[in-house]
Amino acid sequence: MDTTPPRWKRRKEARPAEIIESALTLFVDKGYAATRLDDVAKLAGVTKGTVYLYFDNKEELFKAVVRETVLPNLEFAETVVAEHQGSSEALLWHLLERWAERMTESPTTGIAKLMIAEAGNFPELARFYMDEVVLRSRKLFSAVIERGIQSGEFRPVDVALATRATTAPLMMTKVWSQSFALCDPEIIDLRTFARFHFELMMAGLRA
Amino acid sequence: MDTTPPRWKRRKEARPAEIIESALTLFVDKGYAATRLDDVAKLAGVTKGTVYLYFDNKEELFKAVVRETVLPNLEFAETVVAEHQGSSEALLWHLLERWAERMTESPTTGIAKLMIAEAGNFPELARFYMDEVVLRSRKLFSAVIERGIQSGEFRPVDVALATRATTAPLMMTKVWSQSFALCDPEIIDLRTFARFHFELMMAGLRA
Amino acid sequence: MDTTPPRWKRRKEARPAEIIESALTLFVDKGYAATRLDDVAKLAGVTKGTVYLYFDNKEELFKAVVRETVLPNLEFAETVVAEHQGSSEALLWHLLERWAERMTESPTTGIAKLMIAEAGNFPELARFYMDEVVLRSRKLFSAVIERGIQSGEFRPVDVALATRATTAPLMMTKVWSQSFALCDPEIIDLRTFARFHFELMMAGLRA
Amino acid sequence: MDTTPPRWKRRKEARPAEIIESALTLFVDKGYAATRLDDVAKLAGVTKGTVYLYFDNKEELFKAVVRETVLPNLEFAETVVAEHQGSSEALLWHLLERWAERMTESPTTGIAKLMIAEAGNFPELARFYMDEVVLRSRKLFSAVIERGIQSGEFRPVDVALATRATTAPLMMTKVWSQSFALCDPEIIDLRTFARFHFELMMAGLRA
DNA sequence: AATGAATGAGCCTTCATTCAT
DNA sequence: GATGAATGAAGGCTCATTCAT
Repeated sequence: MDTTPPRWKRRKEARPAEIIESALTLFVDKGYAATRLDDVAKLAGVTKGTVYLYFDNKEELFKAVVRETVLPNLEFAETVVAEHQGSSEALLWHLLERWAERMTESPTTGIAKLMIAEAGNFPELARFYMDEVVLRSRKLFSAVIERGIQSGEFRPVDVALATRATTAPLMMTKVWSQSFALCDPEIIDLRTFARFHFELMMAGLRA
Repeated sequence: MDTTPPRWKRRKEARPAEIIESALTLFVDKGYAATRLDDVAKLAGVTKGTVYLYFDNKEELFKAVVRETVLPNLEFAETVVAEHQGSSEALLWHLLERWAERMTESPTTGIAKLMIAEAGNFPELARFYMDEVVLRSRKLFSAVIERGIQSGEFRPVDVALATRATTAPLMMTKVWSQSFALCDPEIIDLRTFARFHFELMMAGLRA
Repeated sequence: MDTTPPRWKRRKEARPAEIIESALTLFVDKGYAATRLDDVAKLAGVTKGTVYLYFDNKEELFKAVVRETVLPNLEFAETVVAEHQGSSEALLWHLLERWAERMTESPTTGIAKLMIAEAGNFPELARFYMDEVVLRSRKLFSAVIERGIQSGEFRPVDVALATRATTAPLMMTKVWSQSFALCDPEIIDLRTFARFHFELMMAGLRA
Repeated sequence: MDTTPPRWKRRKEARPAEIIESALTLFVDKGYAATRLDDVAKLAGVTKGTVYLYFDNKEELFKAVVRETVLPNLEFAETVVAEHQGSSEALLWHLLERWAERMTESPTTGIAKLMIAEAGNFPELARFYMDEVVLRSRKLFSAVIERGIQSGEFRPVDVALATRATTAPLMMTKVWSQSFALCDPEIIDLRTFARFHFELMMAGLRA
């Protein structure tokens, strides 16, 4: 009986996703350039050649990582907004809380750090990210704030600025902790910080 | 007769600073790995060999860039705080306004983007940056907020969280615009945003 | 109801020949190294794995291409010589004309170009080609020339040299046009050239 | 006293020529694809990296080899024709003899074999070779034949065909012997063959 | 008999680093 | 102090070859 494990297994359907996940981890961790395809392959349990079966080259793999990883979260959030019943303040908090949770769970948010680092080197991808992720996210938050203003819940502030004021702190904190997790002695809990900033800000936002 | 002053004489002392400045620009622009020493040298008007006259290797140059570039700003801010007379709110705004101005003028703030991208690859440098820049900055803002609470100007909030809430939005906005300058259709003015967020937040912070 | 005949049944015996034909085309076109087995397979309407069912490796396929493709022509020519009645000059021209026609029709003659390029890399194959093709061809032409000399038709020239003088021009022209078809503005018709050179040469060869 | 030889020497002016010569040798010997830049470098006494100091990539090196190697011979021949006094037949033989000598001496003629093998893979280079070498050579021989016809020395034959008939045999024989030197038992002397074919052909060409 | 996913050795290419000048 | 030719290790990518299905 030959008990040596087969040198490889056919996994055609699962492979791309596995490779993308490995690549995501390493890209986020080490950056684009410092990530070797050899390591991506090893982490995915295959060899370098296999990566090239599914992706034309490193750059295409990078783009696939961004594209595939980033959209699902957003779609979910858009559903939440569409279906929401209740006050705009409650909705705003709901979105932020969900976001904070997501950030804590999945490596997906690492993409933001990646894009910050590599946008300059991949203009085309930057544009995709800007259009499909950033602008869509902003539109989401803007809509909620706009609604609050219309309904008289919020003061008539500049919506674009308020949108940034709402999202930037959470984003920065996540990106930051991703980078400095190992040497920041004052890690703060994401949800706690989100709530703290939300309340501070709402004091100025409420009509 | 060539009467132009012998440039190289003045240069002898200036060289390291010139190289650091070139390196800063390129590191911020393209990231650590994607920056070639050849290009750094070219931008500084010297050859690759000369870079090695002043810096042991690429990593040391990187560290020097971070070290040399980041401290002056901070020292200035510390002086401002020490010498300030007047309300804590005024001081807080003064710091933020100064910071926003600095960010707009000099490439220095690009360091933050750099460190976000490369902290994982240079733990030692990350620690240096954390200790010498981040924690000192936080201490600065924390002190002001603490003072406001002591004096009864501010409500007795969690100082650590309030510090982040004060600084993160500005930071994020700067980092972001540095990366996506070319494809973000909704660039916002840094100082305007700083003021907007400051006022929003102060509504919740004032006693 | 699918009434198309089951193609694979007829194919079983035809496969190797189909693969060899595809390989011939690509080897001649791109050279040995630049030809990918993937492309050979695709052109033959099979997959890479199938190629390995019939040929041990790329080198063996190459050898098979040379071996299988080159001999039939020669055998035919040998029959012609053996059965010829009439003058040596007529026979010589008959051979050349036949050859020129063959060259124009079939890709087979591309083998010569291939062997010129790869003889150095495949010494064993070069020897096979030399023995089974080149020397046999030379012997064929030499015999005719020899006969012409014996019969008093031709002057008593050096047979070896005369053989080369007879065959080289046609060969060169074919090889050349195969390589430079796309950029030679002065393509000449093979048969016309063969006739032209034959007549020129015969003037010197006739007794 | 350190007697270890220096790891390398500055040879900026000589390097490109040395590398081209090595590349020529190996390209002619093994073909384009089968030649490793490592081997080219080794043969030139440098390392792989050095090759890239002078040539952008393998393809550019290849083009340089062809360009640099091929022209000098031709220029010399053009001078010969321009300055010739005497019969066209003598000039024709002079050219052929010179050419045969050249072929025997220098590896340069290997270029022809190379171009035959790789023309299909480098269309741009093929065009260069066609324009700068082939057509110029043909023009050279054509001019001589034309002159002979004008002067009544030669019969009024088709010049294009006569040009090929004059040059093809020598070319073929050289290319052939370059490829099959090791296994051809009947190597013929180039000059002897040139003379033989020339006389045969002249019998048909003379008026 | 045929497939095609997976492998892994090999080569081209880049670039941080060295060192004779 | 400065140069830039040369190095060599590292990594992206290709493709002949294998083998479970």
